Amino acid sequence: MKSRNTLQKDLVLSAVKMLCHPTADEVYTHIAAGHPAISRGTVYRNLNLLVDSGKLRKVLVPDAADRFDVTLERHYHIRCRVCGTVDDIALPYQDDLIARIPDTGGFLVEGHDIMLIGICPACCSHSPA
Amino acid sequence: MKSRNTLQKDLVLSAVKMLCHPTADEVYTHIAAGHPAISRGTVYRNLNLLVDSGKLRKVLVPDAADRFDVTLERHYHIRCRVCGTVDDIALPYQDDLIARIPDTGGFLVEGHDIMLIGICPACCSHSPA
DNA sequence: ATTTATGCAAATCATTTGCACATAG
DNA sequence: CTATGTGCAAATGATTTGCATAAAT
Repeated sequence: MKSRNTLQKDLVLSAVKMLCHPTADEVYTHIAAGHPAISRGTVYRNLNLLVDSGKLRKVLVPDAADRFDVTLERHYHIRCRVCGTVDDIALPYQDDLIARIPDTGGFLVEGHDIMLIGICPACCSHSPA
Repeated sequence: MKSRNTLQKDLVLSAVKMLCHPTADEVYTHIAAGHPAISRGTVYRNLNLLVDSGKLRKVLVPDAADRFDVTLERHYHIRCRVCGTVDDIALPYQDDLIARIPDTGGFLVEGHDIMLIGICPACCSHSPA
């Protein structure tokens, strides 16, 4: 099952690059503005293909739509609890986190993810504390 | 809007206590075995009411059904990537995590969650490495 | 008696999938 | 040519919600 180069795949990849952590629907809306014939199914399929081929990363957001990230190095994200925006956060990768677990309860621990929560700059200024 | 004591609410709370990090559907199935008339809607509503009143915690599992936890203290979870089970993990709470962020990018950082991933004891023994 | 809760079914939201047609290789 | 990709619509899975009825206070 070799992958082909299609216009739609290019559009999806460049939309993610342009939009910064967009949801699949945001990617779809962005592309559909210029290519009204594209379908949501194609956007979802290409997003998954690009993740599988290592050109994108999927950011799993609890209780919200998944987002997509062009940054491939391992890093963490922060989510604005007001508007839902997701952004990269400069927390250094916690290499020793698993070593800090005194008792894994029989689990084989393989990895971790950290999701920070807060308020983004835009929402901070809208409603100053 | 004061909350009432109902049989269904009691059943939901004790099911979560008994099942350890169940999904809403697991709670429903467990209760329905003894009370076939209960509805999923009621289970969901009571789970949310119990979370709002501080008697349960909701564990947001990325790309999977939410789970419910009777442990109220802040702590982290680990998810088995084979069977999907979620359990508490003894990683000490990382109080200084936010302080380790050199640049928040303008975000007001309020909190964090860590989700560990691995293989649970049962799945470890089913397919030994 | 009044107001919240229940059961049911329909609705919602994000995502996936089956299928006939289009197209990249 | 021939397998992979596309558009469309229907299907899926988790969760919520509108509504008439039931039950707690």
